[in-house]
Amino acid sequence: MPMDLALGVEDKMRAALPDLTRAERQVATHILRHYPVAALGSITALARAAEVSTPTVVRLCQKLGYRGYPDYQSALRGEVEAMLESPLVKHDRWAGGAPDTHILNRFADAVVANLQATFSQIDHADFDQVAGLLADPSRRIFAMGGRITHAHADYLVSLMKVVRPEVTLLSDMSNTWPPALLDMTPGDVLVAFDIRRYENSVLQLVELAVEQGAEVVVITDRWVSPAAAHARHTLTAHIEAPSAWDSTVSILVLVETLLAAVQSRTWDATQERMTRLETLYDRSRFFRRHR
Amino acid sequence: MPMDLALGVEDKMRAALPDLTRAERQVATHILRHYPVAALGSITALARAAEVSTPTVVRLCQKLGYRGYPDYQSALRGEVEAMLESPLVKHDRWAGGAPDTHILNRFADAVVANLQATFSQIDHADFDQVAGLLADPSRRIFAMGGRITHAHADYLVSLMKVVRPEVTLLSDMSNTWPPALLDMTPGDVLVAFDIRRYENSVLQLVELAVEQGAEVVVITDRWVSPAAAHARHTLTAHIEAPSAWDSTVSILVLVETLLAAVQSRTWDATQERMTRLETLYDRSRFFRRHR
DNA sequence: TGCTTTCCGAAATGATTGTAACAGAAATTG
DNA sequence: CAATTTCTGTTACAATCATTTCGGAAAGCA
Repeated sequence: MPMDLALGVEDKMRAALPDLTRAERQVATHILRHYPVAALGSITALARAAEVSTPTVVRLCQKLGYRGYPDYQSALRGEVEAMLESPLVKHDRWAGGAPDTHILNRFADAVVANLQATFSQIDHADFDQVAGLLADPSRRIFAMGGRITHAHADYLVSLMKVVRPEVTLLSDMSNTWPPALLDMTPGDVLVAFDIRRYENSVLQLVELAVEQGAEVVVITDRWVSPAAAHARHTLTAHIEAPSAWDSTVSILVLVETLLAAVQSRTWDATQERMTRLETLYDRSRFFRRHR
Repeated sequence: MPMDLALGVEDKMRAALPDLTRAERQVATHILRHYPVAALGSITALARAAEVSTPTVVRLCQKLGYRGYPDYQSALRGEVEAMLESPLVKHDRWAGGAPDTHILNRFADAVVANLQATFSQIDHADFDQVAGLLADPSRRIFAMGGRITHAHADYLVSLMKVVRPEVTLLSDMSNTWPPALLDMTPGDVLVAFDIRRYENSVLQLVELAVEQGAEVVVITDRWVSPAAAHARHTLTAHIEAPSAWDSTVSILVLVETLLAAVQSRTWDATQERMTRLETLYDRSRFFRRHR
């Protein structure tokens, strides 16, 4: 009994590829190259696009084990449905049987939805401006987060420090603020993370920073932190999750994308800096070489 | 001049929904409910599934601004192509025109690919066991990360502390270890984050913890940290990114999913704990109420 | 080279599709 | 309640589609 029935259409085609004739393979590779949209239309269109005759397409379908082109096509539509339904976790469809109930899959779905919502909403120009601010060596960078987002501020700072100097993490202990604020001059940049429930400490620091003439970038959720009122730029992220808390994944993605953008803008300076850092780390014997 | 031409098919349908007749709306909602696969087949199949006549479908298509069903369908196929090509960034197709070259989109694509790879590879049973360990109130939890992953360990600890007691972050300053190790008894759990380049300090701590009889969970990248050799459980994540560094997004997703799993396992105890924490925060006036 | 086998597309055919025209039903209006 | 408009399905028909048939081209073999 052939196992093919359980396989996806794509795999089946790939597997059959060696046993096909020249024209048939021409069709198959064309479909695979534009999978699966190429085979969603009529057989005529597909044949013309693949530069073969329609009977060839029919023969291919039958060779793959389908009754004809419509049969093949409906199998393909089923595949499309599966691909579209959940971008991730396509593998668990057969393993679990039940509609994805495992927390891993539910969470993954939520995360992807958040990313989708977040990224379709971000204004590219705005993002670029923020990246420009952070890449400007004449500005000092400060970052702070709330109870939950403190880790993200930490992450931003520790990686940004590799790219450029003058990056400071402001802890949420407010006694560390005054000295930092003392150094803050007009043009400096404060990146403030604040998601619900919005914290007074963040708002206060933002207000103080604005008074010092700093450019404030607020990264918040879609209900928008009150601190955003004072901010020059606001980046909003979607954070819904099937749990008691929110998911800050899209915030991390924003941070990493900002880092990548800054790094690419300052590549010359960064590169030299990074290699220097590497040798320092090597010499301090903290790292083990990856074989 | 109607802006409809630039809109996606789905949006267009939703927008037109109020202006449709009963039978037309029946078709439209059916399509939207099973979007877009329902309308990828023949008009006859669609009409039967939506329980209307075929001319109704035709009239709907024309009302939406298409010349007929085939025209509508080909527009739909274009949409499918876009959806499949990149799960995110559906919005930039018309804004940019050029093939998505903006760092936001490239990064988003990479992240989704990482999530896909990570989640299709995780063993659910293994994951559940880790969640079980972390949810066990009789075990103490310790966490540590490397230079980059320190923020993730921090995040795990600060949120886990809400759910349960006895959670400790081990900083990467090794002078904080001995007192922690002193408390570590057989059965306790150490969660160690270690991605390339793998750090000696993590490896050392893991070895020490194993000697104390602790259960070690290593969260690493797909090249697998040497520390994993000593671990009871290993969760691997994909971290490739279009930048000079890696993207730790999938690691954060793992962390958050673990948190969600633990929280749902200990919901009774957690809930009481969380409400207590809320009142404490309220009383300390650190937060501003979200209106 | 001749013979066979395999492969491929033009042509023919039946089936299905998508659409226009029409007519009855339903809703709306005066 | 009749008149009118709007909506919807049945019917009919042209267009397209998918498939089978068949002849010739290409490749393999003696």
